[in-house]
Amino acid sequence: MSNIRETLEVKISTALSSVAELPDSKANVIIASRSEFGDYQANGIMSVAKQLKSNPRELAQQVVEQLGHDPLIDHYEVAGPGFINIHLSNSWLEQRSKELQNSIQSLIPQVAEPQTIVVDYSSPNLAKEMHVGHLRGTIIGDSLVRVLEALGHKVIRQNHVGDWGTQFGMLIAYLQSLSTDHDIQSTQLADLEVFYRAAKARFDTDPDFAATARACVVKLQAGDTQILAIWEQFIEESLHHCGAIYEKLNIKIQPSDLRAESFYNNRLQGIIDDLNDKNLVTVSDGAKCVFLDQFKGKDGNPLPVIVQKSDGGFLYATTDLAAIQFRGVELGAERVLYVVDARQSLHFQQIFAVAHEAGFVKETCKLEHIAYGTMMGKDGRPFKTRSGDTIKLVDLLDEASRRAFVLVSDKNPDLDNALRQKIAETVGIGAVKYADLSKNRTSDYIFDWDSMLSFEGNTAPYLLYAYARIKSILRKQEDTSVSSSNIIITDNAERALIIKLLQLPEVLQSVAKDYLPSHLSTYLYELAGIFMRFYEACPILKAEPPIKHSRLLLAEITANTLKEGLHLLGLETLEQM
RNA sequence: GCGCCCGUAGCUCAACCGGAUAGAGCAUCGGCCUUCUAAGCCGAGGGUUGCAGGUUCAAGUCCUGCCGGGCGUACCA
Repeated sequence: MSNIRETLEVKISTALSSVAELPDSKANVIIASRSEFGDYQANGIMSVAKQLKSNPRELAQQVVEQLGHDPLIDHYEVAGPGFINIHLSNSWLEQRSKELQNSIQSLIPQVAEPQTIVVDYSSPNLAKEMHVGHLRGTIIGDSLVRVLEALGHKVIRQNHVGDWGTQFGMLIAYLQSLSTDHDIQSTQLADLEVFYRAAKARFDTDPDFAATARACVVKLQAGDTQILAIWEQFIEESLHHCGAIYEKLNIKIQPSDLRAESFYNNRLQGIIDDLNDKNLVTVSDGAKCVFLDQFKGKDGNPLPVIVQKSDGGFLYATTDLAAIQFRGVELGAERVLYVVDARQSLHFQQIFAVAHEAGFVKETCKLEHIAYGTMMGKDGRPFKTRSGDTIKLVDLLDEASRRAFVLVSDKNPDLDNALRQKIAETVGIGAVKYADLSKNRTSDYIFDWDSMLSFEGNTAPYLLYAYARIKSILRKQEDTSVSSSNIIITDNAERALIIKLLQLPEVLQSVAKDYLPSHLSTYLYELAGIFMRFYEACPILKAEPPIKHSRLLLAEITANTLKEGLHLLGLETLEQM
């Protein structure tokens, strides 16, 4: 029994179905909306009463009688127009929470049927350095992966980096034009953003260079060994940049998770052939297209999914189709999640539809676009530098650590420099990640240094502080007999804390169901708040045993839960701040 | 034009898929440190949930129509 809400839902639904003589009646149990309504409430009685044309309060009363005694429940209450308010039993809470003393693993529910889930996230374009546009997908994707894995799914990460296409011709030609010396080339690539801009400028102003660049693309696609070698060098350098970012961000994606666009090159023609065989291809204006009825363009004209350009070139839709097939067939995906910017939603609707139409994956394989909004500056416009350039991710992360260092030094100047630096890094990076994860991913998100690095409100610093504070208390306890003691509820603050702790499973299931890490961050923020209230109301070290021991256990379980929750979001904790 | 997303306190965001009096934080104002980290806690003010209808015992949530915003919409990704 790991999920209280679900347990109650089953119990009360069964009783309701039996009393109402309507199978599959739903009790619709949720956490009580106000504390005076108990711990949980059942909302489903009224709609069933409506169907039965009976009095909802009387029906609720009958359901309560049918439920009888239960160790989990202290008492039920019929309230309002026909709610059942549910009050959990203190002794059950005490017993259940004691089971968490050695490990909180039982708060992480395991799925009954583990699935193979492919998650496509981060996926930067290697032509440029990672910029702020890659931040959300990388962070959100990483957290979802952690949660899905924790629940027992087999998760396969796929970093679908862009390593192919016309701009690489330009970059290769530019690199070649500078020097053929390998070391000098490496130096030139140290700042990819600058390099890209210089190449682009030359491309736009120098016709001869532009011609060379186009020739490079052709040679690259034809497999010219010399050009390929330069391309590989470029990719290697660019991946090195990405790796540095992932390390700073503490992202779990590995080099082995890389499956670059070029990986699919030799499968693209096969995709076209397959579509052809299934009579899905129409040639329109020289381009090979798939037209599906559900997609209409301007003036109601059919909207194509172009899979091969009129010049014979393939597009990202073709690559994505090849990737879907690979994931479904060779990786055995039962679900494929694309953690990608919301602006690409039409693209994904189209290729998902084409993939299913063409039978590239089984009918049962679920393809889902986990869309997220655009990152905005404080002015509500897309987040850019003052001069209008995109902001490099590495610069943003360095600034986060720098700002955090100033704050940490201000709050705790006595700590030695190296320790402050370490704290600043964890706080700074944590702040950037948490600010994003704590908001609903679907809406646009306003990036604001001051609010994310604030130590007040729903922020990483607040949560990390709460954790460090608990650890500080635990370090001060010398009594070793704690583990054998019981948890005893003597105050409402203790009770509220226990209930909150036991609600972690419900939250994790909700994160996995809706792909919303923000549900977890909200939970952690509330947990920290409830702990702080407990901390204010209930002295721990100054209490006498066995209450002292009980409170120490609660503090320890809370710390472990915060740590685990933050870990699932991708945040590291600090023992000291 | 059509499609998708969005509109909640001055600002940033919630609201567990239709439930009881719409909640937090910031900012503003007022309390609490000889007491486990005050990076904290407690309290106050602040709302016609863009507008108008509809469905329902019950609507921020579902349906319709407006208004306002963002994004997308045939050979970029």
